[in-house]
Amino acid sequence: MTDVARKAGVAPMTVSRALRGDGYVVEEKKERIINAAKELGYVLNMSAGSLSSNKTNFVSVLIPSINNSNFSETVHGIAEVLHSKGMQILFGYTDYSMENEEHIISTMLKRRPEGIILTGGVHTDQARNLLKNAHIPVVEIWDLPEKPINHAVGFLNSRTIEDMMARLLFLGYRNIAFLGGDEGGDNRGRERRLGYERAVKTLGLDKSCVIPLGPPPITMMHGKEGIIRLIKEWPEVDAVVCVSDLPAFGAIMECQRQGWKVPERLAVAGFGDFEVSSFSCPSITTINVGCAELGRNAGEIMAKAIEGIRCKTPISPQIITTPHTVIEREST
Amino acid sequence: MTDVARKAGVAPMTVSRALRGDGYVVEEKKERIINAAKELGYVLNMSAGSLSSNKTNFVSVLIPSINNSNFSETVHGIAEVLHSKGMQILFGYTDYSMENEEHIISTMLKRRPEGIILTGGVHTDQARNLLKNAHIPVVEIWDLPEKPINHAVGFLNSRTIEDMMARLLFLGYRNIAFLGGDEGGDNRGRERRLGYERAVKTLGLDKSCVIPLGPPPITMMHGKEGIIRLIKEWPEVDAVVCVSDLPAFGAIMECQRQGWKVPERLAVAGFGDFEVSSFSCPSITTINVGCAELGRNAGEIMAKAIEGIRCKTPISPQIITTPHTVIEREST
DNA sequence: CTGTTAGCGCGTTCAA
DNA sequence: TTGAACGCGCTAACAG
Repeated sequence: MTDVARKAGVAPMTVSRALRGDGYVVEEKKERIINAAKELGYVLNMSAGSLSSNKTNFVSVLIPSINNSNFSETVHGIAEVLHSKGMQILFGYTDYSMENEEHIISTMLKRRPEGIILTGGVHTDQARNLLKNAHIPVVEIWDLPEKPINHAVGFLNSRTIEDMMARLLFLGYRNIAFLGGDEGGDNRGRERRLGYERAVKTLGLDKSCVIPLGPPPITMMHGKEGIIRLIKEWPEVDAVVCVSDLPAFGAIMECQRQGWKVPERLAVAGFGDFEVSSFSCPSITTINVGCAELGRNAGEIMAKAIEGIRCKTPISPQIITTPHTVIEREST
Repeated sequence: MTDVARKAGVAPMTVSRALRGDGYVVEEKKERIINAAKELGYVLNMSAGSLSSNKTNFVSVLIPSINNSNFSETVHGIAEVLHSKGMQILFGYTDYSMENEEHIISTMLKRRPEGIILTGGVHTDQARNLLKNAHIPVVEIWDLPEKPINHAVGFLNSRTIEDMMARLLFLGYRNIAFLGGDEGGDNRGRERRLGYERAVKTLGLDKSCVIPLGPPPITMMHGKEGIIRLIKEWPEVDAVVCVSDLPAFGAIMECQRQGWKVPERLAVAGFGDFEVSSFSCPSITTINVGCAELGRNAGEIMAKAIEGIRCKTPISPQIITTPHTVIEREST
């Protein structure tokens, strides 16, 4: 920076102001400084800047998996908002494990994010501790937690499945099964399964049947295997709700191979409104949870919360419930 | 850190060594220090650490899109290796745009990554400049560039399609079209299209037909629309190679709706070996490019290159060509 | 194995 | 609108 300053004939402090675009610098000097920097190949050092200003200008976002279009749409929404406010995002992928999450949080915090966005409302005790001590805004997204750490934007997974079940009942199905939703670390899956079980009771169905598919990520393969087990275990089944569109697709394709007509022999519904669901033949009935909008909401809250902290006027905890829609297609 | 040191009855420097796990600290003191840190909720500040040590311990990885299983598998491979060496990764998504890439690079460099991995071999001049001046290892992945900036791991997109074409010819197809591959910023698509056009000549086919699908990302929707245009433009077509599995799937599903049997009326091949291709009914003939292995290779090179720089024994540029395989399935 | 000293490259703060 | 002084929190380097 000193070199640039010398070359432009100003003090280093003026270079700092010009290059960050804050504070007042006469336009003509600014230009000279920017040119000098370019010629020297000078690039600001944010480690030093952050240390001095106590601002890192980035937010951590933790999602279970990089390869899931629901999460990636959410991330798009978050990024859209935060980038527009000049913030950067540092991603972490937890692989659906709370232990990984804890580890990633502790690693992230060393870089002093100004906020952190988590997927899901269940975390290890140590993770909660770390977050508390960090004194930065936390936004939990997707699953609305019982007791949010701070802010939250999401929906009730159980409710989405209950709505789907009601729809299937209305369409005339009576023997409805559920594919997916394990005991283990799969909180979203468990919630959806819970919704299924509640709906079976509420709607007064005679029988229920859950085919667990193991820990996430649940793939097309799981749907293929699951549907075979299902038909064997409960031949009278006339509809099945899957924990996501991926196993729903896998199940439907396997049905085609087996000659089980969808939806005549068996109706199949998914969750998430993935691209494959609208193009699949038959197209797949599913639940859209407005991922992008959810992400934008989370981004807005985070931006405001950070602004609040910087100005020493912290905002109060925000809890937003986002809407979901059952989308009826050919598979039911 | 001073507080932790006081609490543990040591000097701050010893706390630093204990918490980073480098250098020698007597086990008993180390434990005391770690406990003290935990009790005080102390977390290392890497901004300060990086400033002092001139090591940031992270690598930037730029990919076109978060939501593409090919790229995400590659990223998995990279992460596997780099995490095992204790490095972190900072992702950037370019949205298939060189201008975005340039901007992201310049933002990233302010945080002083110790290396940078780019997808594709074509960049803006300014981007190349920035990278040169940064004096850090650069690994270009996926497309093998004509003139690599530094290291490269990838394959020739054109070659993969040529191999697919040869396979289709062997299977008896003669009127083979290509779906996708635009003029614009889509370098990978253009290369694949080039491979198609070369193969048409080399293999002595009578006619060629390219249906461009616009700029990436190319989705299932593009395949659906493209196949309709194709059949209209060239009714005699008996096979079509798609720029990726996504449009291939979209095309096949549309064929089912239209009553065009795949592969009897029309054979369809894709690229990338996405999950949907093996579960689709019919399953889709495609090209597997070993994304995860490619990523691991890139990670290994990066790790060695960084090690080299730290030890002042820089390694020489590495260029690795990774293998690809044509996977024949039901759609041809 | 541990401690001391010095300084990494900026931005805050205040004065001009 | 610009500049000077200072210190952010840590680690390299060296001494013991």
